[in-house]
Parts: sequence; C-alpha cells; structure tokens
Amino acid sequence: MSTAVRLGRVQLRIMQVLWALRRATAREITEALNADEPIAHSTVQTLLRGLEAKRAIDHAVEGRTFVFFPLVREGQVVRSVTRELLDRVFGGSVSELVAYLLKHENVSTEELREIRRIINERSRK
Amino acid sequence: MSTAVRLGRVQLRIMQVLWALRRATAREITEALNADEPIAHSTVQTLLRGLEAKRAIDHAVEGRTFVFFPLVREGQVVRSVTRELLDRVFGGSVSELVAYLLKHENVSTEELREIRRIINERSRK
DNA sequence: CCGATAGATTTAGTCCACTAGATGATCCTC
DNA sequence: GAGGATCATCTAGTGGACTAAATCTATCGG
Repeated sequence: MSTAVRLGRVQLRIMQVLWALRRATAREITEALNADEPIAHSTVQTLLRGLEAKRAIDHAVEGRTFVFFPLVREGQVVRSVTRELLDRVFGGSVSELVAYLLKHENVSTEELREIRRIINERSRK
Repeated sequence: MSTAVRLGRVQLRIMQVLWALRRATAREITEALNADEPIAHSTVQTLLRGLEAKRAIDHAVEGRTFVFFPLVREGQVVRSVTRELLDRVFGGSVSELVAYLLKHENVSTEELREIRRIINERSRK
C-alpha cells in the first residue's frame, strides 16, 4: 500500500500549484500562493525542502535555479485525504457522506442534475 | 459564524465517544478508546483538559469523579471538517466530491440504491 | 574585478497534538 | 487510622507544521 502522503495545509497548497503547473521554481510558487494569502518566500523554500524530504516532490537544477516537480500524483493525495474523512467521520460509508452533503450543504439545481447524471452513468456500467 | 472547532485525531475520537455516551468519566473514555488502539489513561486526561480549554467539552463533579460531556454538537464538527475537505480539495464543489466518491471508492449496489433514494427524496422537495 | 541581485541553506523560534511519568488528593476497606 | 486503589494535576518531552531572519553562493552588468 503506497505511503500515506500526509501533508499540512500550506504543503497541500504548494502541491496543488505544482500539479497545476507541472513544474515551477520556488519563486513562481511563492507568487502563486501570494495571490491568495501572504507568505514569505523563505517559508515556501523551507516547506519545499520538507516536501522533498518526504519524497512528495523533487527538483532539477536548471542554470542556477531549482525547478520543482511533483513525485506523488494528485490522485494519491486526494484519495488518502478523502478516505481519512470517510473513515474517521462517516464510518467508511460513502452513502452516509453523500447523504450528509445533500442534506447539509447547499447544492444548486445544476449540481443536483450533474450528480444525478453521474449516478446514472455509474449504474449503467 | 460559530467557532471553528479544530480537533486533532485523538481528540475527535474522544468527542465521538462522548457524543455516543452523552456523558462519561475519563476512565470510561480511556477504555472505549483502548478497544481500538492502546492509549494511556494519563494521555486521555491531558487531552480532556485540552478539549475543555477550547470549550469543546465540560465536566461535572460527581462524588470524587469528573463526568465529562460535550459542549459542541457532532453536527458542528462534522460540518467544519467536511467543509475543509470540500474547500481545500474539491474547490467547494459538492458534485465534484460525489463524482470522485462514485468513481474511486468502492460502492456496493445497496449503497448505490441508497444514494439514488436520497437524491430522489431531495429532488422532490 | 565588484557590487547588485536572486537564489539556496542554515538557524531559530512558535504553536499544537500527542505522549506519559510523577505527584498529590480522596476514598474505601479492614 | 493505615494501606491500597482511584482519580486529578503537574511537568516534561517529542514531533511536525509553519514562520521568517540571517547567511552563504553564484551569476550578471558594468
């Protein structure tokens, strides 16, 4: 079973930037993050080293710059973090989670239609 | 907007015991947790004080014992932790999360039927 | 070559969850 | 009332995420 891929809040943000850009310098990542919330470049650099230490990313040297890229796929992380919620809070029951979402989260009619479509598609298989 | 109710892994476990039992002594909580994973009683006591400090629980003195009970409702915590996943990973889109669940998590036919039922019920409103 | 600049690395500190031993208070039994 | 059991509190340490200043290093323009 692949490694658990445990990430902190900002670490996840960084991974998302990396998944979107496929490869990016520390500076580019800092700027992308700063579009949402202020963060010091040095902080980003520290977190990048942390991510590298846990083998979530790696870097290539390009001229005098490091270009970072993801080692783990987005799917792996989405899976482990979703499973965590599912197991811890909803006893592993997908239908309980779906029931909760439909009952307590605002879902637009388009979203509802979309969900219905997904279910039909799924049933057909 | 009510407080964020931020809990650690074991803290959540404790809250779940408390929600189930409505009220329990530290000893009872330790035993309940030890059914799943080993944990020292003193650790549980420390965590209980932490939960009390953040106003998630309170206690009443009963004889020479503390009887703990929840102050926050399960719904509040479920909501905040679900929202967190929804926002951080699925861009706040319920249908994306549902799509992910149906595509990547094993869902039994009974579960699928159940989900379909929930949707129909929801649509009817 | 020299300074400015941009990047990488080192170092340090905060905060929080979690862990658990040691100590102290209280009660129950004999 | 002495000894043992039970419970609460105190103290301390680990580890991880996050923060950012300070420092080192290499390159480029002149």
